[in-house]
Amino acid sequence: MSRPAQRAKTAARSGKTRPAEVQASALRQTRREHANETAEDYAEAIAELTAATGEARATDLARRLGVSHVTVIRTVARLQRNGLVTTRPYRSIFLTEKGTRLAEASRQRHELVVEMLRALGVPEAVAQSDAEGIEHHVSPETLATFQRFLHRQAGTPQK
Amino acid sequence: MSRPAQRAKTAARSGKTRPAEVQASALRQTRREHANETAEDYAEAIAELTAATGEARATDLARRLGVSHVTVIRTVARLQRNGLVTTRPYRSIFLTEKGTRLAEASRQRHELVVEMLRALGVPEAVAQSDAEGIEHHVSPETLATFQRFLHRQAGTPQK
DNA sequence: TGCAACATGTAGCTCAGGCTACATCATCCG
DNA sequence: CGGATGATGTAGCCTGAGCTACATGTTGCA
Ligand SMILES: [Mn+2]
Ligand SMILES: [Mn+2]
Ligand SMILES: [Mn+2]
Ligand SMILES: [Mn+2]
Repeated sequence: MSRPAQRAKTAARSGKTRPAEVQASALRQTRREHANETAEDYAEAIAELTAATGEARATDLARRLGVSHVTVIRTVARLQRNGLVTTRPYRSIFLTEKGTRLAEASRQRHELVVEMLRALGVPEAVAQSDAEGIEHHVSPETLATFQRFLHRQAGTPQK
Repeated sequence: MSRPAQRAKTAARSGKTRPAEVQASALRQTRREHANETAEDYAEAIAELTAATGEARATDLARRLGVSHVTVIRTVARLQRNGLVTTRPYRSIFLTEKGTRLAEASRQRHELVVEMLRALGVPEAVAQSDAEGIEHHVSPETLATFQRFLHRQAGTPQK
């Protein structure tokens, strides 16, 4: 239990351990993604509700997102501050231009992740559930890779 | 802008929109996974540091996790409350039995996710970064599917 | 041996995202 | 046409996770 102090830094680079900096920046990236996650899920849900029923109301969002209506109202207020939605007291919620773009991108990414999981053999229900978390951590490069993979699959006459 | 009230519920089930309940439970699952995420990443990092340098100190963890040492100290205190680590003031941090099991499971899952991404053609660096977020949202079923896929790949004499 | 340098700890703040309990608003329908 | 009912909003609470600034411990080495 002696104290190696900065000796440790030197010892660390002998193994096959990832460099601290590499891991740190991956974790920072993950935290950034989490910060956008709520906005992405709300935008997607608002777009779906609007398409399906003509409008998105706080109560419907609460049911669909699995949170209380209070949480929805507070979160929607933040999304409005950030320019993603507009809403007036006692009225429904609408996506702005920016919000619509976010919703569309999120929907596409969501679907692609689900398709990818299914293509690998993950059962439908599990794919739906896992995708809801995974989608927010798929970089554009990985997304492009998924797309290539799926196209190749589709084009290849599989036995 | 009339008010359909519960009329909406009926209208919703006409489209191909996911049922609200299904999406709600997927999102609840994702939130549960986020609640374990910090513990998993810390356990993994503590195990790595211990293996590489013989001990895990708060400062090293802070560097590796990309947060301040204060955050590490507070989080480690919580992990101790939850029985994952032991630590004494001004001393290094050790995993308990339970913590060791969590670290090992997390490590395996992390590696499998990276391998899966690489197998699909995602560049190494991107795979490392994306995996850091994705790993926490991969269910046991999906993990098993990944494993089968990778074994099949390895066993198949690819051209 | 003593102290400078580094590690660890504490105080106190911010923000996101949950919640319950209660208050107010809007509207459908009897 | 006036409630009852359901939707929306407010007050006030909690926890996790981050931070800076400052205080205190530890120890290697001059
Ligand atoms: Mn999601
Ligand atoms: Mn989604
Ligand atoms: Mn996540
Ligand atoms: Mn991770």
